[in-house]
Amino acid sequence: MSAYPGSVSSQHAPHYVPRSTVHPQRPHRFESLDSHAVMTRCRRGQTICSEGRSAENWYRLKSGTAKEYVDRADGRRQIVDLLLPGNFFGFAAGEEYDFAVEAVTDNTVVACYPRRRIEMLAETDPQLAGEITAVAFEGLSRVQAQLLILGRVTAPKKVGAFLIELARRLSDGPERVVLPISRYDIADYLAISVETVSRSLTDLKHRGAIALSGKRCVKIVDRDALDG
Amino acid sequence: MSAYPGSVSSQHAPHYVPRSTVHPQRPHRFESLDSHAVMTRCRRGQTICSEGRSAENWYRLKSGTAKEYVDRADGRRQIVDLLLPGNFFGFAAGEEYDFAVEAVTDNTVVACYPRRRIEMLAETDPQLAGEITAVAFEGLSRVQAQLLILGRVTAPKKVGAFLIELARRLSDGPERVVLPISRYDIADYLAISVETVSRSLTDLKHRGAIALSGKRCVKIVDRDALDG
DNA sequence: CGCGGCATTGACTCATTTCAAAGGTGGTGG
DNA sequence: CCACCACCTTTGAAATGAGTCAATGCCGCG
Repeated sequence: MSAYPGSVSSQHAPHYVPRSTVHPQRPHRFESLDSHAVMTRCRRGQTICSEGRSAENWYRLKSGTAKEYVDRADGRRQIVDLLLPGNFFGFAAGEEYDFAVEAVTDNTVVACYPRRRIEMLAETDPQLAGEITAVAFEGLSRVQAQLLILGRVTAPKKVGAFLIELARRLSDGPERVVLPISRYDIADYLAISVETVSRSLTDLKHRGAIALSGKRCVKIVDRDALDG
Repeated sequence: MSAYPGSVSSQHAPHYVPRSTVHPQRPHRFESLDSHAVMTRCRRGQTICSEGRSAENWYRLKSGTAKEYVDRADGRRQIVDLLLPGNFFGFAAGEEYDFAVEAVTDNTVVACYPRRRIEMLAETDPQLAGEITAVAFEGLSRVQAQLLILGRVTAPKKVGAFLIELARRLSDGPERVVLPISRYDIADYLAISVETVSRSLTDLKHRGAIALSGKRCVKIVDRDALDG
């Protein structure tokens, strides 16, 4: 169980073309602040923010995919949040980021909101203040959901719960999931080894719980068999 | 791996006497709202709020210990947050609580803040709004910390990381931890079986990483051996 | 066409779950 | 006051699951 050696760097990887944005045009929280936001387009593997750096921005993912993670002393990597279009991130309880965030796909676009300025605006804009709180609650929900997935007993159940959660968050339809991340990233998200992720997927396939179309497309056939 | 049959109910259990409150008199966020708060004293096992119920309150633990959890279909219980004095809880992204919260010790006192009223006050009190956000970030940090603990490979390392996290959150001093919860609750927190929790503790003791005084008092002898 | 990243599969080892049993502790009721 | 009972903790043995090491094949990009 370890972060794939090359998952840190970026070059020469087959570029996974992301699905169309999940909520491309839908109005969102902070929309009124888009004039204050700096848009950044990232390439696969590019760092958006680093652990220990001064937490100067809040972020919103506009398109693509990103992962929030820590690298452990033993070389393993733990993903603590998977970021899809519409998700906010970059919250820190203290003055520094506790985690790093990295783009997973090319053409990952993030809106960067200068924290100080937003906080100042919130001082006179109660509605904005409420939206900040709501966004923090959303982040809390995502991590709690991940915690429940990690809490499952066997690896196939973890992978199954992960697929169900993805189906919920994505808009591919309730029975179709296009995996936004590699097996290696799934392993780092679920805190299991890559081999176990792979074996779990083939196991679920053989048991008729899912069907695979290529490497990235999963059809949920028997939902109960996934989280049972 | 399962919630102890009796951990759901409450009666007839040896009453664990909690340590003195962690931050008994220190000023805290929401302090200005204590006039709006309803104080409730709970007995061990008493439910503070239930999953699916309308999320009408935010809470702050004043003394004692509480656990936030979900019961799974297979009978296992996953604790998603361990609540110590000073901690806020009861946040929900939607209109209903996603989790249940239950007192772990007798004489657990919680301050209940009516959510609607607080939100209304926050509309005209930007500082309060900021404190709500800060409290949400604290909750996020706690769950992320738990996620990192669950992400460890072996059970002894999970238990070790749990002890270190407890030592950080408690004020027993950096080398002394008085366990606020039973082995069963630790198991439900770490998503491992009770037997494995017990074995991990004796393992850590034999390896000289910790020393045990009674069942509940742990002295951290070799910190590096715990999270190595 | 070859390289780097990605995915799958096999064999082996070791950790954890599960099932079983025993001892300890503190309330509560007889 | 004592005995019972529910809860808590620990230990053992067997079975299962996951990690590790190793090898192979795939695919896109340069």
